[in-house]
Amino acid sequence: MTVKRDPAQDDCSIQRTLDVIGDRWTLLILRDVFRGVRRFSQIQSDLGIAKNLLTDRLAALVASGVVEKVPYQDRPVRHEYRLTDKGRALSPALVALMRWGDEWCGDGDAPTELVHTPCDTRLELQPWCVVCNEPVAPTSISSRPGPGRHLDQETAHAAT
Amino acid sequence: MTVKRDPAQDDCSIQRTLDVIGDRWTLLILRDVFRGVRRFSQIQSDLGIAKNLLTDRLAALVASGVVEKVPYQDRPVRHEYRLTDKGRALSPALVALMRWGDEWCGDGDAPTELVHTPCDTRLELQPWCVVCNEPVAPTSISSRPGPGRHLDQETAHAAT
DNA sequence: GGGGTTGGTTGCGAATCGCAACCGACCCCT
DNA sequence: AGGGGTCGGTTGCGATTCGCAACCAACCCC
Repeated sequence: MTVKRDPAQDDCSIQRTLDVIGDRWTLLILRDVFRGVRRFSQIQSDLGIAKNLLTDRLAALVASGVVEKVPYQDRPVRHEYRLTDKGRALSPALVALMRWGDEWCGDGDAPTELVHTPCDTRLELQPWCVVCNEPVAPTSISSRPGPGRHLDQETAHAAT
Repeated sequence: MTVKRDPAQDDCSIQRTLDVIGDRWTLLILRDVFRGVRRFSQIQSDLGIAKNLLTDRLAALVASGVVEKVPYQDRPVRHEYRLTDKGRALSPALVALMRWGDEWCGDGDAPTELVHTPCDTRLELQPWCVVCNEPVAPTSISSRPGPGRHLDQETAHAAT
């Protein structure tokens, strides 16, 4: 699962993220868990993933603290996989990926839309600057070295 | 690249998204392109990816319209890979994944932080409801079948 | 002509995947 | 007690994909 990489790349959060969830199945598994599909056999039949792979992926997710395995009944003991706080924090990323698929990969119509429950409006996801109180266009994002280490260049995030 | 899947899953935008970018290298390549690393050899040495794989991935990205190959000089003709609108639209997703890695996968300190250029503040990414004008917690997101087809259930997106 | 750079292609061994078969713990039913 | 079913796996094996190294072709400059 881990990609052999240039040591300089250890500093990239996207790299670190993909080490955890950057596998062909893992995000789909997490999508299921978000949707309430939490049991081994449910996920397996929903995704059509091979059981050995599902075993591996779930174990890796538990090991990295994204989901936890909790019993939901005794006699017989059965477990389900639940999101931890770390896992729940992936929600924005999943929403963003889903919205992108809606808009750019489908026939234009969203097969499922996300709704902000309190006001019942369809949810868009956009970077939002709380200071300026406005949406953030890719072209007005730049990056700079953060508190974590190293000599990086200041680079535009999305110049053309 | 394409996962064999239950026909019912064709309707999932996350599935469709992952068919395009859900590979171990593709998002890293796109991260580089966002950062301004756009030439074959630059990407190759930056990521340490094998050249044949990079060739494949770039061709796939061009085929799916996420990046385009444009000449940046004649004599000799050299090309670079640039984001299309479709590719630029992935920005929120990349930002979300990066922020998650910052917060949950590192030593706590972001190696690189994203900045909203106009106001020079660090960028957070959160689903934001434009109607309520407030951030959206995972627990107040639900999903419903959209205009695109099929019989889905109304399910909570992130009930614990 | 020689050497360098860019952007590839080809071939091959090694790792990973997908599928099918099997398993063991536990339940219920007769 | 025995038979059958479900859940959550494990094991083994052929097929696919990956990673690496070697080679290559076009073009530049000296």
